[in-house]
Amino acid sequence: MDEPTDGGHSAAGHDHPVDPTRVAHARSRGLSAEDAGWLAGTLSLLADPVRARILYALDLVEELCVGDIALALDATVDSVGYGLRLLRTAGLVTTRKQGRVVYYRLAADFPEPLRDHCLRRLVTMSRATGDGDGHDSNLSE
Amino acid sequence: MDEPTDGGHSAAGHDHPVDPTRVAHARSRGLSAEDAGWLAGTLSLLADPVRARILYALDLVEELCVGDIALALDATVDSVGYGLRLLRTAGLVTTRKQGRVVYYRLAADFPEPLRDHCLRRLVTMSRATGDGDGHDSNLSE
DNA sequence: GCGATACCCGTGCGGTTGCACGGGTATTTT
DNA sequence: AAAATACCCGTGCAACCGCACGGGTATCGC
Repeated sequence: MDEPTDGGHSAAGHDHPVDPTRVAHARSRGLSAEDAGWLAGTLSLLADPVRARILYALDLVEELCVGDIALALDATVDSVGYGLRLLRTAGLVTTRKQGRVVYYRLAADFPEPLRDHCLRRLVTMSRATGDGDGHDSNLSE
Repeated sequence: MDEPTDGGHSAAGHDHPVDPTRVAHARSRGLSAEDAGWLAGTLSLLADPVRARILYALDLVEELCVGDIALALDATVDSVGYGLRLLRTAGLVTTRKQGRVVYYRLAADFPEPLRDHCLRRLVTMSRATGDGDGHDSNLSE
């Protein structure tokens, strides 16, 4: 580890920008590393079958408790509980404890574009046409 | 480990649906496991700093070659090449080979809600207000 | 008060993913 | 034609993540 130049193949070897105009444009208006990190972290929370179904279910009905979610999703309580743990930590869902039952609902400051378009529209689209990675578009019984 | 009943903590122990109406509703209109899988797989491609920046840059300018992307992102050619490999496999980007240079651009059938709202709006939001998971909203250059 | 229920939390394991490095191929330049 | 460039592809390593299991705590029924 005595190579002060770079860890591996850096951007070197490309001192000939093929299209300097576009590079400069993308460089100035492109999103920064930290913004990309935040975006990636946020989307990672939706990029999971269990969590996506949880959020979608909570979008349909106002609130649900852990056991009922597991029942509605045919998933284990552990799995749902773990998923909710992450969503809760991220602040995407809020809890309302009544007795020994903990009710979950989407957070009030849940990103609207996420809720409206990323979740609903993409699901609608995936149901309408089975494009993308080549999955078979099975009929929804 | 020969418990034929279940692998672990299944949904058992919760034969008392607290809110049967909502459970049934979420069960019927909820998204299936395969739809959730497709959605998760698609979002996973955006849930990465490098890939998100690549797609965002390609959304700004029409097309770019690999070296120029690495230049605009201050990333290694390897990293960008690897990211493009996944996006290309998923069919989110298309290539146009001219000589020894390979130009990338967003696929024509790139999901519109993804492009318009998931990418742009979320970025705008993250820049405007640093809410959500409690990340510090540092000044953006 | 005591047991049972419903949920939370910490931990270990298996699977997956991202990343860096190697070599290889096609095209352009001299 | 030979060398150099720009990119692709396959592989190994390391880190991360999700999941299952254990135990623990607070609340409700008897």
